[in-house]
Amino acid sequence: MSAAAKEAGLQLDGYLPYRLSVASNAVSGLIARAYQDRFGLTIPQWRLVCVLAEDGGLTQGQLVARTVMDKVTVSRAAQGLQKRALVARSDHHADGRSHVLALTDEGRALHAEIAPLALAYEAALISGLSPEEVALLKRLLGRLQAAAGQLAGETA
Amino acid sequence: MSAAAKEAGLQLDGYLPYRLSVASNAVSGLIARAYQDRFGLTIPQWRLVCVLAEDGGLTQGQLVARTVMDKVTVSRAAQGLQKRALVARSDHHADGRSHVLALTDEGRALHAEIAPLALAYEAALISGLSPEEVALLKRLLGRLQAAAGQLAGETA
DNA sequence: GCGAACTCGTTTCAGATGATACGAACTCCG
DNA sequence: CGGAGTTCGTATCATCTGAAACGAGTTCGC
Repeated sequence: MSAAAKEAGLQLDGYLPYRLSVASNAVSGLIARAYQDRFGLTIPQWRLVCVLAEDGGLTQGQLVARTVMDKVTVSRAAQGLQKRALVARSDHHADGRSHVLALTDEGRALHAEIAPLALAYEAALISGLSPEEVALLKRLLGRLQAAAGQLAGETA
Repeated sequence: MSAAAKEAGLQLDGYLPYRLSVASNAVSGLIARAYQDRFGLTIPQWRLVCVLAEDGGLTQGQLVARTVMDKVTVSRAAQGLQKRALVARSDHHADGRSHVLALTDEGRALHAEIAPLALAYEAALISGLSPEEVALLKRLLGRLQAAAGQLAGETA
């Protein structure tokens, strides 16, 4: 009774979007739990901390672009971080609507504490893969993302 | 000001869990919109249809295992499909708690209609990749998923 | 047999998500 | 100036998600 589907060439196990989703959920769930349990950070919050550690002094709009998250998500994550005094907001010098976000000393300290853990998780995940395989994987993921974006744009 | 982060070796852009999540969201979003708009199916519903087309006559517990989804998600997806008469439930011959799900003729027809679209999306996404690259990608995704599962189990 | 412990599936509830609407501030022109 | 149109960020709402509680059915041990 499964013969028909096999002829059709569509099996869920081999379907790339499915495989991608399952793998991503497994990894995200693992990481999310780790950050939540140990530092009380959500993934959006962690992303902001990470980007602000790389380049401080960004507006929320810039953070939206850098993190590929919704502006509502960024807004809420920023509020949470501000409440915990991990980021500071200062008025934008030239635009009264906008605020400039940067890590506080406390925020920087937290980032310094989490970063090794984050890298350890990544290392554990890719253990057993060669550096070439990892590089290729990242390149392929980028391609998929770009292709999806283009297709979404065409349909819209 | 970004020097410190670069020394630390942690940049969001190159962080694999981030890349994986972004790529997966882009692809899932695209697919979800397509199924929703054209057939009124959610992704969980589509997964059930797909698995039931491969192997009909499964219980929800078996579907949970095959689709890597929560039992609550499967329950709701099954209800939705039943309301639209795309799947039929019959009592399990040996277990009164359990029901056996199978596609109706209508469900099979819908599957036959969607499958080509699903394959076309996959083909569009991987256009530009060689078959070897696609095979490797799937293998690597499987490895990541397995590694994440193992790490989650260890921590629990 | 018969009660304790377990499993299947549903319901309920709290938290997260993103589309939409909105207020405030800015830009552009006439 | 001053009003139309745009952009930044927030608030609201409808939806989705999974953890936990639950009722019904089954299995096991005595």
